[in-house]
Amino acid sequence: MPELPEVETVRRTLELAIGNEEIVEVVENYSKIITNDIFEFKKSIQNQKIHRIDRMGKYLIFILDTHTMIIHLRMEGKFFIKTNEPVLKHEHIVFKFKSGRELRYHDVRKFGTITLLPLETYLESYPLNKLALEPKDINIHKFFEVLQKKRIEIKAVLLDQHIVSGLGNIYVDETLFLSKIHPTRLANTISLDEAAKIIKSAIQVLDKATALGGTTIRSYTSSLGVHGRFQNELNVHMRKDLPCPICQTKIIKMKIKGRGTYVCPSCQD
DNA sequence: CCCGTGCCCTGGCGGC
DNA sequence: TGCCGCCAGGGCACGG
Repeated sequence: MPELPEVETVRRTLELAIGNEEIVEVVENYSKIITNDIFEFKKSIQNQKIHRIDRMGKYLIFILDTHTMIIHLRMEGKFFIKTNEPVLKHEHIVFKFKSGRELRYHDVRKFGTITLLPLETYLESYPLNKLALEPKDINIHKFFEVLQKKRIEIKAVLLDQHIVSGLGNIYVDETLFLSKIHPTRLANTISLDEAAKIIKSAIQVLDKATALGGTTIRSYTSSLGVHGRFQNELNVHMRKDLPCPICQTKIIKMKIKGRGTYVCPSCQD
């Protein structure tokens, strides 16, 4: 489940690998990934050069000549670069370059999305126009004001990309552990100091994970040969029944908003 | 507006 | 060994 650190790792790798490539053709084997009309998409993207790859929250943004391609990997989306190899079952979209190389979008669950938007308006268009700032850019006082109006669990708030972007299930669990706050605490009971602690912890977790190339939990394949190393640094996530690194209490697993959630019942309250 | 639920998908796994 | 049914979850549509 790529979150900010994994998406940033993919962004860096892709920019080095395919910056300056020119797209000559797109072949779709499962067109629902592309949210535009497929005919319009193919027409607009033809002969566009990849100038730069940006990222906002969990979205990758390919900067082309006149358009941008906004990509969300959702649960299992990943990219591979290949030349003259048979197309595999889950390689749904193939971008063919002038050089002969191909960028292939691979996604077993088919949850990912690719959207082409004009360069002039993409920031003001859906989906980026709805996206909140990342933890490093969040204003604590504004964040605290939002929390005070929310009568839902703090974990649900941190997963909401319209409130703060970049965090997903893994890094919310880790952020709340560092903050010593229980994920079921209602948002409107969080104090200003605690709100500040949450943002500070989120920045710390995301920075460290990004430096380590993200987290690789499902290791059967990795995008572009990138293996993250943050899984070795996880304090609570995926550690049910293992001892808390601070107090040795057994980590418990619970469900919040349908998400598997890991908590130290002693450190977090 | 606010919040909860169901849906999209398929491989992997537990149970028998 | 094989098959069935359920689980994983980010973000959105929908409904109360």
